Amino acid sequence: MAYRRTASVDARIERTREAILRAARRAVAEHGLSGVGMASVATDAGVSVGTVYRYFDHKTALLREVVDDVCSREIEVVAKLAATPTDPAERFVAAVDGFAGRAVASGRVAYAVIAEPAPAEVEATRVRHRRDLAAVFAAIIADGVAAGVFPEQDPDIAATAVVGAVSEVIVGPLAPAVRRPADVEVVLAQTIAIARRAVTGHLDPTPGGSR
Amino acid sequence: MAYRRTASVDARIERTREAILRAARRAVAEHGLSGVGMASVATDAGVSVGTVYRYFDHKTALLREVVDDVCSREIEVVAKLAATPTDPAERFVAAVDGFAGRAVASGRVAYAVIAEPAPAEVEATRVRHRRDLAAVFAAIIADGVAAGVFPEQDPDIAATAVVGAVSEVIVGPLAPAVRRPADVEVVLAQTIAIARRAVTGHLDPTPGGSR
DNA sequence: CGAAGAACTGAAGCTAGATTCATTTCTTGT
DNA sequence: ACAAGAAATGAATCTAGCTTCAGTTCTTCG
Repeated sequence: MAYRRTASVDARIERTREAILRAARRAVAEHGLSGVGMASVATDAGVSVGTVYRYFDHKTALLREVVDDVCSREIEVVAKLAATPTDPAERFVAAVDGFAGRAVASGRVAYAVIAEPAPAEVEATRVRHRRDLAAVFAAIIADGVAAGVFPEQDPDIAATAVVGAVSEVIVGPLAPAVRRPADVEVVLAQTIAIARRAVTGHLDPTPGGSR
Repeated sequence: MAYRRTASVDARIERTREAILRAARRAVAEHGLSGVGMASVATDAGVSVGTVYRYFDHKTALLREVVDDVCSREIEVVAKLAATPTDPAERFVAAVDGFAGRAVASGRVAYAVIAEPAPAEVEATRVRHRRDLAAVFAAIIADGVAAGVFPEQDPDIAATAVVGAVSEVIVGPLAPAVRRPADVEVVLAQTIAIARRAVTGHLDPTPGGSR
């Protein structure tokens, strides 16, 4: 016995693992899930292909972890916003704002992990997270309906529609326009206004009665 | 000179071309754009691989034509629905209903041509069509806003959101549920209701004033 | 320093699937 | 029936990208 893994090696290994994940996230951000190549991830992370395989069994395992990381973080943030003890309409707006704002800021990543189809195994993870995200919205909507401040509606369907609407606006055909920083605010404001009208039935930002 | 292409050959060639396109559409419907294989398309169309290449330069060219066909037809139908000379709210509902209803009925094709990422060249076609579709909605919305019957809003953004919301509901995580025929009506009705509230600001199907 | 055990390397192997093309089969006009 | 021109065939080729693994380098400890 002349070798035992020591703290400094552990640290390096951890750093390498992070570097690989960071490179993979960057690749996803730039080319989408399907545009990630093991070779370029390796180069980008400053290691060899073989090393990537030492840390992740398959390409799929790597992608799964990227999706898992990004989604968990996003959903957690949105869920936190949705948990504030104000009335449903405000919570809903806060959640939409959080989701949309972060999606814009994150560039293509958000799209890739929320919307882009992927190999079966990754897809499963992705769908699970997407459902979780929609569930956050659905919970708020259900509250609002129960409290009688939102019009009668199916919370799951409404939540799904909201997720779709926001994703489309952020990553869809308008995306290039959204990149112009000056327009970001406008697009976000419009998107929130639309979602609010759809779900709360209120025309104005300030809730209270019916309109 | 002992051979000149005759009408019967022309007809056969046309039939073969159609058979290939039909096979490709079927493949897209079953496995998505990325699941289309030249070999299986050939087999399915009852010709050899080489023949497929006689009719289409690349796989990409084949896919482009499939996307083109399907999208044009869909958009045309929706545009027609949107052109009826009734008031904006009714036209909007008709258009959403048409789009969503046909998307549900078409199964996976709709998803593939509306949402699925694809090689650059195909992507360009797909994005163009998606923009066209959104434009149909945007025109109605602009009319409604101009007439003062819809709340103030950016028609392009609103239209994009509507397309996203509908696509997500139809092809997203809820899709499996949508397949149960009993639920289709419910999902469609809910989707339309949400879109109506979002765009028209009216809670009720019957327009007139503000609510 | 030397041996033992890990970790790293990157060229080679493998695979799936698109694409080609020499050969064969069909069509037509004499 | 035959020659000429098209069209169809499908096995062979090519290619991109994941995956492996024999050899090399690094770490640790006696």
